[in-house]
Amino acid sequence: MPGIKDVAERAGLSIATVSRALSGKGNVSPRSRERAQTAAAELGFVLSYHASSLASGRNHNVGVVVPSVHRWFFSSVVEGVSATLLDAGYDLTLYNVSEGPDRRHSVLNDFLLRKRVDAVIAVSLELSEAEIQQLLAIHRPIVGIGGPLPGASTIRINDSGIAEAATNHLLRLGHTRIAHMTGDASYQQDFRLPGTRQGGFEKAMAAAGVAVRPEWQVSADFTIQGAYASARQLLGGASERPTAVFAASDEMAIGTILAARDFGLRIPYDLSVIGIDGHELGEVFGLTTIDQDARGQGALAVRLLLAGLEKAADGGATDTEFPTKFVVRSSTSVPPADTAPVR
Amino acid sequence: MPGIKDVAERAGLSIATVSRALSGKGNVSPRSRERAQTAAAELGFVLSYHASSLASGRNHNVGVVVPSVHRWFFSSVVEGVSATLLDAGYDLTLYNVSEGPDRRHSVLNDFLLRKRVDAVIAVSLELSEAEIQQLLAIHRPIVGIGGPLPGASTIRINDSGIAEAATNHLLRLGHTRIAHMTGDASYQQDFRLPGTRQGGFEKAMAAAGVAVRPEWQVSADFTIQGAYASARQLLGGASERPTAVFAASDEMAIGTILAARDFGLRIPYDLSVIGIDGHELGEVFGLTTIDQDARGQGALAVRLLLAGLEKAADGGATDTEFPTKFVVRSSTSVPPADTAPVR
DNA sequence: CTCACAGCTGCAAGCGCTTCCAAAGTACAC
DNA sequence: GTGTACTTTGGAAGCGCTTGCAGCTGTGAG
Repeated sequence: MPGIKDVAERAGLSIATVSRALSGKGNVSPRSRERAQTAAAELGFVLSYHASSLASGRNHNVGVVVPSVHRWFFSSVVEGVSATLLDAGYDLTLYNVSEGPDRRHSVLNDFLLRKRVDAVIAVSLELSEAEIQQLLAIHRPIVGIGGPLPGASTIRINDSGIAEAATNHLLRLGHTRIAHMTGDASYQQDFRLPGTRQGGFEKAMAAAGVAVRPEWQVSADFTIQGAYASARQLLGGASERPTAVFAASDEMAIGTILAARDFGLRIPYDLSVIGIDGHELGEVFGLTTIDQDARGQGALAVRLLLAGLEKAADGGATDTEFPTKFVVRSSTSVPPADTAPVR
Repeated sequence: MPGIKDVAERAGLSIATVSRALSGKGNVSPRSRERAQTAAAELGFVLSYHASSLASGRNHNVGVVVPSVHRWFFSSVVEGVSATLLDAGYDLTLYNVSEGPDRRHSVLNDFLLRKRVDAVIAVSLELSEAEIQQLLAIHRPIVGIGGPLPGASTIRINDSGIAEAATNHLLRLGHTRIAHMTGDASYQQDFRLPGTRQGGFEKAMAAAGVAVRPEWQVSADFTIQGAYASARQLLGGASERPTAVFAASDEMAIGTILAARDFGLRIPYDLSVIGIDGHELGEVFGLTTIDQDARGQGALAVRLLLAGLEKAADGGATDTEFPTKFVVRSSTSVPPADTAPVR
C-alpha cells in the first residue's frame, strides 16, 4: 500500500506539501498541487482515514442514532442525511438501536463516546436525563430530529399545530363525529410524539365545541398493520361509528382505510380519513395528509451540523421548526347526509 | 480528555499494560486488569478509535452499501446487519447509494477504499466489472447479499427455485391463467434479480405445459404504488383476466391486491395472489408468500465476515444459499368455477 | 539449590498522517 | 537596489494508541 511518502517522492515534493495539496488546506502552488495529485492518482493512493483523523483531530464522520431504520420516517430521514453527508465528504455511522435501552446504552458508551464521530444526529429518541448529559458531555454538535433533546439543537415540526390543522380540516367539512388514532409505542420506548399530536387534536375539538368521545380515541403502534387492527375495533364495534378519523401518521391512516374497506365503508363517503407524514403510499389511497418532508429534515440536520462544525461555533442550541404542507386528496369530504348510518 | 497515559498513572501501571488490559489482548494479571479498568472507569476514559486503528491496522468497522435504506428488503437486511455488528463491537458505516452510478462511484473511491472499513457488505448492487475489481483490490472480506458479486462471497436465496415453487402452488390449485409481475427498476440501476424469478416462473409454466401469455407478463418497480398502477392495467384491461398473479415481491403483490379490490375482485375467490418476501404487511392482506428472512440474511452476512476477519482466512469465495419458507395464507385458492368472469 | 520455562511487565519504536515553525522564494513599491 | 509583506515549502514534532522485544518474577522439576 502506497503511503504519502511514496507520493511525495514520486512528485518530488515534501510530505508536508503533498498533505496540503491533497487535503486542500493551506497554500500550495497550482503546480505542486497538480503534481501531487497526479502522483497520487498514479499510485492509486488515498489518504488514510485513521491517520488523518488522529493527526487532525477531525473525523469526517457523523453518528446517526435511530430507533429503527425499518420505519418510514426514520429511513426517510436517514436517506436525507446520507445524501447530504456524502456530498459533504462525510461518513455516516449508523446506530440502529431498535433493541431497546440496553442497546442504546452500549451505543452511547462504547461507540459514540469513543470519539469516533464529529457530531451526532439523534432521531426521535427518548433519552434519559443521564443519557442526554452523556451526549452533551462529549462536546460535539448534536441535533435532534423529531424528539425533544434538551440542551441540543433540534428540528421538529409543529406537531400540535398540524394536528389542529388536520382536525380543523375535518371540522370544517362538517364532521363532528371524529375519532383520533394516536401513536403508541410502548413496546418500543424509543418513540416520541404521540402526546403533542393528540394535544392538537383535543385543542381543535375543544375550540370547535365538539366533544371528544373516549371510545373514539384509539391508539396503535404507528404501523399499517397495528392501525389496521385498532381500526377494526373502532369501526366494527357495536357502538356508533365516527364519520372521520384523524390518524397521527399516514401509515396508521392507511391501516384505517384498509379496515374501513373490510367493513364495506366507502372512503370518503362513509368515512373520511386524514393522516400526517407524506408517505409515498398516500397517493395510492388518495390519502389527505400533512406532508412533513422527512428527507428534507434529515438534510437540514446535516446542514446545521456542518455549519456548526466549520465555525467551531458552539452557537448555542437552536430550535428549528420545519415547515409542513397540507395535501388534500380524496380521502376526506363532507360527512354522510344526516341519514348517516348509525347502528 | 483523559488519555491512556492518565489511566496508566492512576493505576500505577505502564501504558502498555493498560492497553493490553483494556483491549483484552495479551497476558495481563487479573490484578492489573482490574486496576486498569477501575482507573479507566474513574476517569471516564475510552480508547481512541482512530489511534487504536492506526496503531493496530484494524478498524472494527464494516461498510454496508445499499441501494436505498428506504426499501423493505434493504432496511430489513440493514437491521440484521446492524444488530449483529453492534453485538460484535463493530461499527457500521452506511453507504446509501440511491442516487445512481455517480454516487456509487464516489463511495467506492473516496470512502471504501480509504481503508476505513475492515470489510464490506454489498446488498443487491449491480456493479460494473471495474467496480468489482476495485472492491476486490482492497483485499478485505466482502460479502454480497442478493446480488451476484463474482469473486466475493455471496448470500442469496434460490430465486429461480422459489419462483417455481410459487408458480407451482398456483398451478396445483388449478390455475392456468396466471400472470406474473416481474420487478423492473430501470429508473434505478442498482437493483437486481428480476431475471431469475421470472425464469423460475417460466420454467414452472413450461413444465406444466401451460402457456405464458405475454399480455399477462407485466412489470413494476418493486413498490406497492408501482405495482398498483401496473395491476390496474393488467386487471382493468379489455382483455381476458388472469385468475392468479404471481408477484416477484410482497409489496408488488399488495399493490396488485389493492388494484384488484378497486375492480371489485375478491381475493382469493376471483383472483389469487402470491408474493415473495415475508413482508410484515403480508398478514394484513392474508398474503400467501415465500418468506426470505431478510434480517437473517443480514445477520448471516456479518457472521461470515467476522469469521473471515478473525481467521484472516482468505477462505475463498463461498456462495451460501439462504433457506426460505413457504407461508400459505388466504390470498390463494382454487380458481373461480368454470363460469369464471371473462369479459 | 539451581535451571528452564512461562507469565507479566515496561520500554520504545512505530502506525501514516497534519500542522507549527522557520526558511526560502516572489512580488511590488519606493 | 532595498525593504516589506506575502506566498510557498520542508523539517520535525506530535496525534494516542499497539506491540515486538527484552527483562523480571515466580514456579516446578531435576
